Amino acid sequence: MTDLDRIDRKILKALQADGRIANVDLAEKVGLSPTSTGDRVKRLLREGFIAGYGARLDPHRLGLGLLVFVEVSLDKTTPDVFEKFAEAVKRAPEVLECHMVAGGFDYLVKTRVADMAAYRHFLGEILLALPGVKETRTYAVMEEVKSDGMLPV
Amino acid sequence: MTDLDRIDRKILKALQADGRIANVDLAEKVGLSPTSTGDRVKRLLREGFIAGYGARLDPHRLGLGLLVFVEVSLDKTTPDVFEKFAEAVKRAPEVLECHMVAGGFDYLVKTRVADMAAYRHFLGEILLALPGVKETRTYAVMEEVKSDGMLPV
DNA sequence: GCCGTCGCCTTACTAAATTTGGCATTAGCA
DNA sequence: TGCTAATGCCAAATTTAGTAAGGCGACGGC
Repeated sequence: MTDLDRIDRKILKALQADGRIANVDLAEKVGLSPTSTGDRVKRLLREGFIAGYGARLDPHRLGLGLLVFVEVSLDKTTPDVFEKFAEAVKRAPEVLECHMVAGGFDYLVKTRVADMAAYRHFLGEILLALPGVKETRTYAVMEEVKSDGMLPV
Repeated sequence: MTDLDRIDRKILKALQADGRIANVDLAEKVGLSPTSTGDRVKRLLREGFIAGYGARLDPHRLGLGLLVFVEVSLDKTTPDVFEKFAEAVKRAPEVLECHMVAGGFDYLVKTRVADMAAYRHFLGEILLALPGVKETRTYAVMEEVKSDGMLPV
């Protein structure tokens, strides 16, 4: 129920790289009949290994040329700051990811915006406007060395 | 050639959320005929707005329960450190993302591993073994507040 | 030794994507 | 004005892919 064989892994790898690969092509790639391959894909979905499918959009093509990471520290004297912050962040479309971390600060935020002007606006009007935000440190990305986010299957 | 109308954005949004939606369903959702919708999707692909499709795998289901960010500082006295580091990072399957940033350190690395033991191994045997790595700061993620990475279309 | 389950296969059927052709609108131009 | 080309859309027909049904062989429990 939880362990995958060699073919399952090949399927996951292929689907992660190309979520729209035709079942017959996938079947040939993994060395199984289309029916069996389809059954396995359905099983991998049902058992939660595959959470869904999505189109990969090109941020630069969409005018989102600037990738920025922000370290956020919260004022922990006020109650509910964490919940409030988390809720606000979920609503902000500029925020692609937000993680609560253990270490020198509280949240690591990944955001994509058009340019520095847009980031300035986001930082000043949205992030710093949130109650409880004590301190932020901004790291603009100069080069995306690796950004596919492919899981090792 | 570069600007999208309301329907294009609806298509991108829908495909980003569900890359395998049937063309007829997508057509109904955006209010166009299946043929026109298909034409638009093909155009969005051709013009690079859609970079590709992929299955979203569940890292926890795959035994990758620990998400870690690492800030890496390089020893800039040696030449080629940046290139060498970038190449090595591209080869490491544990590394999901790696960005060169402007600020207090050089690279921000996002990695997923099974647990702390696996991270220790990755840090000691792989990251710190790379030539030119001067200093690292590790931030283990305690809670993934937002991690879909959906672009605002 | 028998029966149930599992994984896989082939065949047949159904549903989807793609292609073709046609219509209306718009823009450029003599 | 009248002609042409380009664009965006649609419906119908064709092709292609997904899905369901049924059968075969291997394995394990009883």
